[in-house]
Amino acid sequence: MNKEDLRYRKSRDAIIEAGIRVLLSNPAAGMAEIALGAGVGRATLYRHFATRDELVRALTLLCLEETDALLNPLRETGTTGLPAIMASIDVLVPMADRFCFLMSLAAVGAGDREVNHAYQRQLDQLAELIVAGKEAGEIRQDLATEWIVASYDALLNAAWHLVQSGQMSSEDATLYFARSFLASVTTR
Amino acid sequence: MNKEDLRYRKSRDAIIEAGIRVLLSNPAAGMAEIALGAGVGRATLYRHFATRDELVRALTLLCLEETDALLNPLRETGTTGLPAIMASIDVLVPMADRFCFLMSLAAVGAGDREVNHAYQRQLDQLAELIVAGKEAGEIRQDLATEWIVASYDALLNAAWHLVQSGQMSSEDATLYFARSFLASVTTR
DNA sequence: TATTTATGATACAGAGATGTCTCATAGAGG
DNA sequence: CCTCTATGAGACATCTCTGTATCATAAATA
Repeated sequence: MNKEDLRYRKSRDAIIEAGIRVLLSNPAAGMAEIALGAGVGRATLYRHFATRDELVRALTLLCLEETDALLNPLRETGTTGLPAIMASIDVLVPMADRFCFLMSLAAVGAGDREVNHAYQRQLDQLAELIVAGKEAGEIRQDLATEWIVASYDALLNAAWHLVQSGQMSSEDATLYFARSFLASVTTR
Repeated sequence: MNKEDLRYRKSRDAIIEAGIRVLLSNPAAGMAEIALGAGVGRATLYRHFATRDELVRALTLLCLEETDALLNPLRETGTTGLPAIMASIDVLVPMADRFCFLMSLAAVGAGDREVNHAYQRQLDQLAELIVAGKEAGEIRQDLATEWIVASYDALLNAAWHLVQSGQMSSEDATLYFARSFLASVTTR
């Protein structure tokens, strides 16, 4: 299993893409269903990921890394508070499937300690932005920070599902998400 | 199996309560896990519900009925638009587990045609209130009705999960939900 | 109290999923 | 063009879950 081999990379990419897609639409999907979705043989799936748990774990870590990779540059600009949160919306919606994959696992309580910890760190960073926004007077203080974090997640999830089911364009979903989130947390 | 028998009703109640609770925390739970949660034998579970699908279907219909039973009196008061929606929040949060059970099934796309249709009817009724609120000038018109419906569901779901995980009291969750939803849809 | 019956425990067969293994082949790399 | 190897197909044992059936018992009803 040479990681440089074109065939290897092609299979692996297909498995990862299909893994997230299939498991999001049916969290109880088996290895056969995932392999079918990826267009590879079941044996090949097992060659890349020895067990189902290992596959789910790898997908989860990948989603975490991709989310980090998009949010870190944003943080390095020095923006904080509400503007940073609004910017993160535009960044996250196009890759909301990655974020929702993490959420759906967190809901079931799956994911081992390490994964949950890393996911929690993402939420904590959002919480920091909210606290900064409150201190700057951009964000109303009569909403608990935990609630704002939870509602941000929930709305991102809702936006992605609307797009996924074909009920709404990605642009519209982003717009509505930004509008209603902004209105709900802004100091009036 | 006499439906008047005290033992029968006791088992059935325990199964229904545990079914919703267990399946919400683990949608892939088996009959054994549900029976354990209900404190009844697995055989008894099968005597009440011949198959797992039948159990899920019965639980779903029950949740639909209970939600209807709480919302219909509200509708009969003649309230409509935003006030009706805000009133529904207070009514739904205490029984959010029922509503979230429906949502979690809809997400997976489970539920047969009849159930999905009945669930959709609930969403349509919410949409009607939103349209009325828009016409009355209470609700901003630059948010698509579908988005408002989806965000209402998402926030109710988020509120319930916060309460369920012990991170927040039911009263606080209701308050925050009402506050941020109101702010996000109100005409400014 | 006597009778009826819903229940719990248990065994069982069948279906499906997991994970292992082998072998022929197509296709990438040299 | 030749070699190497990742792949696909399929057989296989194992495990879990489902759904059925039986039987002794406890508890509700009459």
